[in-house]
Amino acid sequence: MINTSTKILDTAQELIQTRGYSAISFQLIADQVGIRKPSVIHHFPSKASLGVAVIARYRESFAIQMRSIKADPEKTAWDALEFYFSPYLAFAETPNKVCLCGALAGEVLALPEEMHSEVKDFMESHQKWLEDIFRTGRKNGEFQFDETPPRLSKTFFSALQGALLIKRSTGDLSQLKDVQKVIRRLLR
Amino acid sequence: MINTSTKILDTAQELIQTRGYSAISFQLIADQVGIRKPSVIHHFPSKASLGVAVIARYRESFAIQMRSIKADPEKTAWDALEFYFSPYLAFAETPNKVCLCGALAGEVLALPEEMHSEVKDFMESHQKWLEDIFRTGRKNGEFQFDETPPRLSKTFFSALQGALLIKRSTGDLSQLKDVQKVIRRLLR
DNA sequence: TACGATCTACCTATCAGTAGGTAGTTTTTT
DNA sequence: AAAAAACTACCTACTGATAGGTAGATCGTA
Repeated sequence: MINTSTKILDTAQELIQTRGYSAISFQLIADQVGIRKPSVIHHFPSKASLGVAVIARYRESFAIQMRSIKADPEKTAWDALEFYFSPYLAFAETPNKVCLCGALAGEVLALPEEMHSEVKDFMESHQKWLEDIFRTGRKNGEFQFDETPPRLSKTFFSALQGALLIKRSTGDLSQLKDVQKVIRRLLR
Repeated sequence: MINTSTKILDTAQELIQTRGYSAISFQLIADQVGIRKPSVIHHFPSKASLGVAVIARYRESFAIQMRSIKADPEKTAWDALEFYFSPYLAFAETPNKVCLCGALAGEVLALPEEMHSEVKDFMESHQKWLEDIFRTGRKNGEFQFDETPPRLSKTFFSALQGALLIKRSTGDLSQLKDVQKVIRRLLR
Protein backbone atom coordinates (compact mmCIF):
# COMPACT_ATOMS: atom_id res chain seq x y z
CA MET A 1 0.00 0.00 0.00
CA ILE A 2 1.59 3.17 -1.34
CA ASN A 3 0.99 6.31 0.72
CA THR A 4 -1.13 9.28 -0.26
CA SER A 5 1.68 11.84 -0.55
CA THR A 6 3.45 9.60 -3.05
CA LYS A 7 0.24 9.11 -5.01
CA ILE A 8 -0.22 12.88 -5.16
CA LEU A 9 3.36 13.39 -6.34
CA ASP A 10 3.01 10.66 -8.99
CA THR A 11 -0.23 12.13 -10.27
CA ALA A 12 1.03 15.71 -10.25
CA GLN A 13 4.18 14.70 -12.11
CA GLU A 14 2.22 12.83 -14.75
CA LEU A 15 -0.15 15.74 -15.22
CA ILE A 16 2.65 18.31 -15.46
CA GLN A 17 4.52 16.15 -17.96
CA THR A 18 1.45 15.90 -20.15
CA ARG A 19 -0.34 19.25 -19.67
CA GLY A 20 2.09 21.64 -18.02
CA TYR A 21 2.04 23.30 -14.60
CA SER A 22 -0.40 26.13 -15.41
CA ALA A 23 -3.00 23.69 -16.65
CA ILE A 24 -3.14 21.53 -13.55
CA SER A 25 -5.18 22.16 -10.41
CA PHE A 26 -5.64 20.72 -6.95
CA GLN A 27 -9.08 19.56 -8.05
CA LEU A 28 -7.71 17.62 -11.03
CA ILE A 29 -5.16 15.89 -8.85
CA ALA A 30 -7.71 15.15 -6.12
CA ASP A 31 -10.09 13.55 -8.64
CA GLN A 32 -7.34 11.40 -10.07
CA VAL A 33 -6.09 10.26 -6.65
CA GLY A 34 -9.63 9.67 -5.40
CA ILE A 35 -9.64 12.11 -2.46
CA ARG A 36 -11.01 15.62 -1.88
CA LYS A 37 -9.21 18.80 -2.79
CA PRO A 38 -8.50 19.98 0.79
CA SER A 39 -6.88 16.62 1.49
CA VAL A 40 -4.36 17.29 -1.27
CA ILE A 41 -3.71 20.71 0.29
CA HIS A 42 -3.22 19.01 3.64
CA HIS A 43 -0.19 17.22 2.18
CA PHE A 44 1.09 20.13 0.04
CA PRO A 45 -0.09 23.47 1.43
CA SER A 46 0.31 25.39 -1.84
CA LYS A 47 0.53 24.69 -5.53
CA ALA A 48 4.08 26.07 -5.52
CA SER A 49 5.16 23.70 -2.75
CA LEU A 50 3.73 20.77 -4.70
CA GLY A 51 5.53 21.93 -7.83
CA VAL A 52 8.84 22.18 -6.00
CA ALA A 53 8.37 18.75 -4.43
CA VAL A 54 7.66 17.16 -7.80
CA ILE A 55 10.79 18.58 -9.44
CA ALA A 56 12.98 17.85 -6.43
CA ARG A 57 11.95 14.20 -6.43
CA TYR A 58 12.41 13.97 -10.20
CA ARG A 59 15.89 15.50 -10.03
CA GLU A 60 16.90 13.21 -7.20
CA SER A 61 15.79 10.06 -9.03
CA PHE A 62 18.10 10.96 -11.92
CA ALA A 63 20.92 11.89 -9.58
CA ILE A 64 20.78 8.53 -7.80
CA GLN A 65 20.98 6.64 -11.06
CA MET A 66 23.83 8.73 -12.45
CA ARG A 67 25.81 8.36 -9.23
CA SER A 68 25.47 4.59 -9.33
CA ILE A 69 26.62 4.27 -12.94
CA LYS A 70 29.57 6.57 -12.41
CA ALA A 71 30.63 4.60 -9.33
CA ASP A 72 30.67 1.30 -11.24
CA PRO A 73 34.12 0.76 -12.79
CA GLU A 74 32.74 -2.00 -15.08
CA LYS A 75 30.65 0.53 -17.00
CA THR A 76 32.09 2.05 -20.17
CA ALA A 77 31.34 5.56 -21.46
CA TRP A 78 29.09 3.95 -24.07
CA ASP A 79 27.17 2.17 -21.31
CA ALA A 80 26.74 5.46 -19.50
CA LEU A 81 25.54 7.20 -22.64
CA GLU A 82 23.04 4.46 -23.51
CA PHE A 83 21.88 4.50 -19.92
CA TYR A 84 21.37 8.24 -20.13
CA PHE A 85 19.42 7.80 -23.38
CA SER A 86 17.01 5.23 -21.96
CA PRO A 87 14.57 7.45 -20.05
CA TYR A 88 14.18 9.69 -23.11
CA LEU A 89 13.14 6.69 -25.17
CA ALA A 90 10.83 5.52 -22.40
CA PHE A 91 9.11 8.92 -22.31
CA ALA A 92 8.84 9.07 -26.08
CA GLU A 93 7.24 5.64 -26.18
CA THR A 94 4.66 6.64 -23.58
CA PRO A 95 2.21 8.65 -25.63
CA ASN A 96 2.22 12.32 -24.64
CA LYS A 97 5.07 12.27 -22.16
CA VAL A 98 8.04 14.59 -22.27
CA CYS A 99 10.76 15.35 -19.73
CA LEU A 100 9.25 17.13 -16.73
CA CYS A 101 11.69 20.01 -17.00
CA GLY A 102 11.28 20.21 -20.76
CA ALA A 103 7.58 20.77 -20.23
CA LEU A 104 8.20 23.37 -17.51
CA ALA A 105 10.76 25.21 -19.63
CA GLY A 106 7.97 26.35 -21.95
CA GLU A 107 6.23 28.25 -19.19
CA VAL A 108 8.95 29.37 -16.76
CA LEU A 109 7.58 32.88 -16.49
CA ALA A 110 4.25 31.55 -15.29
CA LEU A 111 5.98 29.42 -12.65
CA PRO A 112 6.34 30.45 -9.00
CA GLU A 113 9.77 31.81 -8.16
CA GLU A 114 10.72 28.81 -6.02
CA MET A 115 10.50 26.48 -9.00
CA HIS A 116 12.90 28.44 -11.20
CA SER A 117 16.09 27.34 -9.52
CA GLU A 118 14.91 23.73 -9.45
CA VAL A 119 14.46 23.76 -13.22
CA LYS A 120 17.77 25.56 -13.71
CA ASP A 121 19.66 23.08 -11.53
CA PHE A 122 18.09 20.21 -13.44
CA MET A 123 19.33 21.55 -16.76
CA GLU A 124 22.80 22.31 -15.45
CA SER A 125 23.40 18.96 -13.77
CA HIS A 126 22.24 16.99 -16.79
CA GLN A 127 24.62 18.90 -19.03
CA LYS A 128 27.43 18.30 -16.53
CA TRP A 129 26.76 14.56 -16.57
CA LEU A 130 26.87 14.42 -20.34
CA GLU A 131 30.02 16.54 -20.41
CA ASP A 132 31.62 14.13 -17.99
CA ILE A 133 30.64 11.10 -20.07
CA PHE A 134 32.10 12.70 -23.21
CA ARG A 135 35.34 13.68 -21.50
CA THR A 136 35.84 10.24 -20.00
CA GLY A 137 34.96 8.52 -23.27
CA ARG A 138 37.48 10.56 -25.20
CA LYS A 139 40.22 9.96 -22.65
CA ASN A 140 39.49 6.21 -22.88
CA GLY A 141 39.62 6.23 -26.63
CA GLU A 142 35.98 5.14 -26.78
CA PHE A 143 34.79 8.39 -28.38
CA GLN A 144 36.29 10.54 -31.11
CA PHE A 145 35.16 14.10 -31.63
CA ASP A 146 36.63 17.50 -32.41
CA GLU A 147 34.36 19.80 -30.40
CA THR A 148 34.87 20.71 -26.77
CA PRO A 149 32.91 18.56 -24.28
CA PRO A 150 30.85 21.54 -22.98
CA ARG A 151 29.75 22.54 -26.46
CA LEU A 152 28.95 18.97 -27.38
CA SER A 153 26.96 18.33 -24.23
CA LYS A 154 24.96 21.53 -24.68
CA THR A 155 24.15 20.60 -28.26
CA PHE A 156 23.17 17.03 -27.54
CA PHE A 157 21.21 17.81 -24.39
CA SER A 158 19.32 20.50 -26.31
CA ALA A 159 18.63 18.01 -29.08
CA LEU A 160 17.31 15.34 -26.73
CA GLN A 161 15.01 17.74 -24.90
CA GLY A 162 13.85 19.35 -28.12
CA ALA A 163 13.24 15.99 -29.78
CA LEU A 164 10.87 14.87 -27.03
CA LEU A 165 8.78 18.02 -27.35
CA ILE A 166 8.69 17.88 -31.14
CA LYS A 167 7.91 14.17 -31.12
CA ARG A 168 4.85 14.79 -29.00
CA SER A 169 3.61 17.48 -31.37
CA THR A 170 4.14 15.48 -34.53
CA GLY A 171 3.57 11.99 -33.17
CA ASP A 172 6.69 10.82 -34.99
CA LEU A 173 8.83 8.62 -32.75
CA SER A 174 11.72 8.75 -35.23
CA GLN A 175 12.31 12.33 -34.04
CA LEU A 176 14.00 10.99 -30.91
CA LYS A 177 15.40 7.81 -32.42
CA ASP A 178 17.13 9.71 -35.21
CA VAL A 179 18.62 12.21 -32.78
CA GLN A 180 20.06 9.36 -30.73
CA LYS A 181 21.42 7.70 -33.90
CA VAL A 182 23.11 10.90 -35.03
CA ILE A 183 24.68 11.42 -31.60
CA ARG A 184 26.09 7.88 -31.58
CA ARG A 185 27.56 8.27 -35.07
CA LEU A 186 29.13 11.62 -34.28
CA LEU A 187 31.08 10.09 -31.39
CA ARG A 188 32.70 7.29 -33.37
CA MET B 1 -1.81 53.72 -36.62
CA ILE B 2 -1.76 49.93 -36.28
CA ASN B 3 -5.17 48.28 -35.96
CA THR B 4 -6.58 46.64 -32.84
CA SER B 5 -6.67 43.07 -34.16
CA THR B 6 -2.97 43.26 -34.92
CA LYS B 7 -2.23 44.73 -31.51
CA ILE B 8 -4.15 41.86 -29.91
CA LEU B 9 -2.24 39.29 -31.99
CA ASP B 10 1.10 40.90 -31.14
CA THR B 11 0.31 40.97 -27.45
CA ALA B 12 -1.06 37.43 -27.38
CA GLN B 13 1.99 36.11 -29.21
CA GLU B 14 4.36 37.85 -26.85
CA LEU B 15 2.49 36.53 -23.81
CA ILE B 16 2.34 32.96 -25.13
CA GLN B 17 6.04 33.04 -25.97
CA THR B 18 6.89 34.12 -22.45
CA ARG B 19 4.24 32.45 -20.27
CA GLY B 20 2.55 29.76 -22.35
CA TYR B 21 -1.02 29.45 -23.60
CA SER B 22 -2.60 28.16 -20.38
CA ALA B 23 -1.27 31.08 -18.37
CA ILE B 24 -2.70 33.82 -20.57
CA SER B 25 -6.21 35.26 -20.40
CA PHE B 26 -8.41 37.72 -22.26
CA GLN B 27 -8.11 40.05 -19.30
CA LEU B 28 -4.32 40.05 -19.42
CA ILE B 29 -4.34 40.82 -23.13
CA ALA B 30 -6.99 43.53 -22.74
CA ASP B 31 -4.97 45.27 -20.01
CA GLN B 32 -1.83 45.19 -22.12
CA VAL B 33 -3.58 46.50 -25.25
CA GLY B 34 -5.47 49.13 -23.24
CA ILE B 35 -9.03 48.04 -24.02
CA ARG B 36 -11.72 46.06 -22.16
CA LYS B 37 -12.01 42.29 -22.16
CA PRO B 38 -15.21 42.04 -24.26
CA SER B 39 -13.53 44.16 -26.94
CA VAL B 40 -10.84 41.53 -27.30
CA ILE B 41 -13.56 38.88 -27.57
CA HIS B 42 -15.25 40.97 -30.26
CA HIS B 43 -12.16 40.45 -32.45
CA PHE B 44 -11.47 36.84 -31.45
CA PRO B 45 -14.63 35.17 -30.22
CA SER B 46 -12.85 32.43 -28.25
CA LYS B 47 -9.46 31.80 -26.72
CA ALA B 48 -8.98 28.88 -29.10
CA SER B 49 -9.64 31.07 -32.15
CA LEU B 50 -7.12 33.59 -30.90
CA GLY B 51 -4.59 30.81 -30.34
CA VAL B 52 -5.08 29.48 -33.85
CA ALA B 53 -4.77 32.97 -35.35
CA VAL B 54 -1.53 33.63 -33.48
CA ILE B 55 0.13 30.42 -34.69
CA ALA B 56 -1.17 30.80 -38.25
CA ARG B 57 0.29 34.28 -38.52
CA TYR B 58 3.57 33.16 -36.98
CA ARG B 59 3.85 30.21 -39.39
CA GLU B 60 3.06 32.42 -42.35
CA SER B 61 5.70 35.01 -41.46
CA PHE B 62 8.36 32.27 -41.50
CA ALA B 63 6.97 30.79 -44.71
CA ILE B 64 7.17 34.14 -46.53
CA GLN B 65 10.78 34.64 -45.54
CA MET B 66 11.82 31.12 -46.47
CA ARG B 67 10.11 31.36 -49.84
CA SER B 68 11.92 34.58 -50.64
CA ILE B 69 15.36 33.23 -49.76
CA LYS B 70 14.80 30.05 -51.73
CA ALA B 71 13.68 32.01 -54.76
CA ASP B 72 16.83 34.14 -54.76
CA PRO B 73 19.53 32.43 -56.87
CA GLU B 74 22.22 34.70 -55.39
CA LYS B 75 21.82 33.11 -51.96
CA THR B 76 24.07 30.20 -51.00
CA ALA B 77 23.12 27.34 -48.69
CA TRP B 78 25.26 28.99 -46.02
CA ASP B 79 23.27 32.20 -46.45
CA ALA B 80 20.04 30.27 -46.07
CA LEU B 81 21.30 28.52 -42.95
CA GLU B 82 22.50 31.74 -41.32
CA PHE B 83 19.23 33.34 -42.25
CA TYR B 84 17.37 30.47 -40.63
CA PHE B 85 19.52 30.84 -37.50
CA SER B 86 18.85 34.55 -37.09
CA PRO B 87 15.39 34.51 -35.45
CA TYR B 88 16.61 31.97 -32.89
CA LEU B 89 19.38 34.32 -31.86
CA ALA B 90 16.97 37.25 -31.81
CA PHE B 91 14.64 35.34 -29.47
CA ALA B 92 17.49 34.26 -27.24
CA GLU B 93 18.72 37.82 -26.93
CA THR B 94 15.28 39.06 -25.94
CA PRO B 95 15.10 38.01 -22.32
CA ASN B 96 12.51 35.30 -21.76
CA LYS B 97 11.50 34.66 -25.34
CA VAL B 98 11.43 31.26 -26.98
CA CYS B 99 9.95 30.05 -30.24
CA LEU B 100 6.15 30.23 -30.07
CA CYS B 101 5.76 26.59 -31.02
CA GLY B 102 8.53 25.51 -28.68
CA ALA B 103 6.57 27.07 -25.83
CA LEU B 104 3.32 25.46 -26.96
CA ALA B 105 4.97 22.04 -27.35
CA GLY B 106 5.32 21.82 -23.58
CA GLU B 107 1.58 21.97 -23.04
CA VAL B 108 -0.01 20.41 -26.15
CA LEU B 109 -2.44 18.33 -24.15
CA ALA B 110 -3.85 21.44 -22.52
CA LEU B 111 -4.32 23.08 -25.93
CA PRO B 112 -7.62 23.15 -27.80
CA GLU B 113 -7.82 20.55 -30.56
CA GLU B 114 -7.71 23.16 -33.37
CA MET B 115 -4.26 24.28 -32.30
CA HIS B 116 -2.67 20.83 -32.49
CA SER B 117 -2.39 20.63 -36.25
CA GLU B 118 -1.04 24.17 -36.43
CA VAL B 119 1.80 23.26 -34.10
CA LYS B 120 2.42 20.00 -35.95
CA ASP B 121 2.55 21.74 -39.34
CA PHE B 122 4.97 24.29 -37.94
CA MET B 123 7.38 21.60 -36.80
CA GLU B 124 7.13 19.66 -40.04
CA SER B 125 7.65 22.58 -42.38
CA HIS B 126 10.65 23.87 -40.47
CA GLN B 127 12.29 20.49 -40.64
CA LYS B 128 11.55 20.30 -44.38
CA TRP B 129 13.22 23.69 -44.94
CA LEU B 130 16.32 22.62 -43.08
CA GLU B 131 16.40 19.32 -44.93
CA ASP B 132 16.21 21.22 -48.20
CA ILE B 133 19.04 23.55 -47.21
CA PHE B 134 21.24 20.60 -46.27
CA ARG B 135 20.47 18.71 -49.45
CA THR B 136 21.16 21.71 -51.66
CA GLY B 137 24.32 22.59 -49.76
CA ARG B 138 25.71 19.10 -50.17
CA LYS B 139 24.89 18.99 -53.87
CA ASN B 140 26.69 22.36 -54.27
CA GLY B 141 29.74 21.16 -52.44
CA GLU B 142 29.16 23.79 -49.75
CA PHE B 143 28.43 21.26 -46.99
CA GLN B 144 30.05 17.96 -46.15
CA PHE B 145 28.30 15.45 -43.91
CA ASP B 146 27.75 11.70 -43.68
CA GLU B 147 24.25 11.56 -42.23
CA THR B 148 21.05 11.63 -44.27
CA PRO B 149 19.47 15.10 -44.61
CA PRO B 150 16.24 14.08 -42.77
CA ARG B 151 18.17 12.77 -39.78
CA LEU B 152 20.40 15.80 -39.71
CA SER B 153 17.53 18.23 -39.96
CA LYS B 154 15.62 16.48 -37.17
CA THR B 155 18.66 16.60 -34.95
CA PHE B 156 19.53 20.22 -35.59
CA PHE B 157 15.96 21.47 -35.44
CA SER B 158 15.54 19.65 -32.11
CA ALA B 159 18.77 21.20 -30.86
CA LEU B 160 17.76 24.74 -31.82
CA GLN B 161 14.32 24.46 -30.23
CA GLY B 162 15.71 22.77 -27.13
CA ALA B 163 18.49 25.32 -26.79
CA LEU B 164 16.05 28.23 -26.65
CA LEU B 165 14.04 26.59 -23.89
CA ILE B 166 17.10 25.62 -21.89
CA LYS B 167 18.66 29.06 -22.38
CA ARG B 168 15.62 30.69 -20.84
CA SER B 169 15.77 28.40 -17.81
CA THR B 170 19.47 28.83 -17.17
CA GLY B 171 19.93 32.38 -18.46
CA ASP B 172 23.00 31.23 -20.35
CA LEU B 173 23.03 32.64 -23.88
CA SER B 174 25.91 30.35 -24.88
CA GLN B 175 23.41 27.51 -24.91
CA LEU B 176 22.14 28.69 -28.29
CA LYS B 177 25.39 30.15 -29.56
CA ASP B 178 27.28 26.92 -28.92
CA VAL B 179 24.59 24.85 -30.65
CA GLN B 180 24.86 27.06 -33.71
CA LYS B 181 28.67 26.81 -33.63
CA VAL B 182 28.55 23.04 -33.45
CA ILE B 183 26.08 22.84 -36.34
CA ARG B 184 28.31 25.03 -38.52
CA ARG B 185 31.40 22.97 -37.80
CA LEU B 186 29.64 19.69 -38.47
CA LEU B 187 28.71 20.82 -41.97
CA ARG B 188 32.24 21.69 -43.08
C1' DT C 1 -28.84 55.57 -41.07
C1' DA C 2 -26.36 51.60 -40.80
C1' DC C 3 -22.45 49.21 -38.98
C1' DG C 4 -18.49 48.00 -36.63
C1' DA C 5 -15.93 48.85 -32.46
C1' DT C 6 -16.17 49.56 -27.96
C1' DC C 7 -18.31 49.84 -23.60
C1' DT C 8 -20.83 48.43 -18.85
C1' DA C 9 -22.87 44.90 -16.49
C1' DC C 10 -23.44 40.42 -15.89
C1' DC C 11 -23.28 35.05 -16.08
C1' DT C 12 -21.50 30.42 -14.63
C1' DA C 13 -17.55 27.60 -13.68
C1' DT C 14 -13.35 27.02 -11.64
C1' DC C 15 -9.29 28.58 -9.32
C1' DA C 16 -6.20 28.48 -4.88
C1' DG C 17 -6.87 28.42 -0.37
C1' DT C 18 -9.36 28.61 4.57
C1' DA C 19 -12.35 27.31 8.55
C1' DG C 20 -13.76 24.09 11.35
C1' DG C 21 -14.62 19.52 12.45
C1' DT C 22 -14.52 14.04 12.75
C1' DA C 23 -12.39 9.57 13.27
C1' DG C 24 -8.59 6.90 14.28
C1' DT C 25 -3.80 6.36 15.76
C1' DT C 26 0.20 7.49 18.60
C1' DT C 27 2.46 9.51 22.43
C1' DT C 28 2.61 11.27 27.00
C1' DT C 29 1.13 11.45 31.62
C1' DT C 30 -0.79 9.54 35.73
C1' DA D 1 -2.49 -0.30 32.22
C1' DA D 2 -5.79 3.55 31.68
C1' DA D 3 -6.75 8.19 30.64
C1' DA D 4 -5.53 12.38 28.48
C1' DA D 5 -3.35 14.91 24.97
C1' DA D 6 -1.61 15.41 20.54
C1' DC D 7 -1.22 14.20 15.93
C1' DT D 8 -2.57 12.48 11.18
C1' DA D 9 -5.56 12.05 7.45
C1' DC D 10 -9.36 13.16 5.76
C1' DC D 11 -13.91 15.50 5.37
C1' DT D 12 -17.91 19.36 4.31
C1' DA D 13 -18.70 23.94 3.51
C1' DC D 14 -17.08 28.07 2.42
C1' DT D 15 -14.27 32.54 0.63
C1' DG D 16 -12.66 35.99 -2.77
C1' DA D 17 -10.58 36.15 -7.17
C1' DT D 18 -10.45 35.06 -11.80
C1' DA D 19 -11.52 32.29 -15.82
C1' DG D 20 -14.11 32.32 -20.53
C1' DG D 21 -17.97 34.14 -22.42
C1' DT D 22 -22.76 36.81 -23.23
C1' DA D 23 -26.33 40.67 -23.61
C1' DG D 24 -27.28 44.83 -24.77
C1' DA D 25 -26.39 49.88 -24.86
C1' DT D 26 -23.48 53.67 -26.82
C1' DC D 27 -20.26 55.84 -29.78
C1' DG D 28 -17.88 57.18 -34.15
C1' DT D 29 -17.62 57.11 -38.82
C1' DA D 30 -18.95 56.09 -43.98
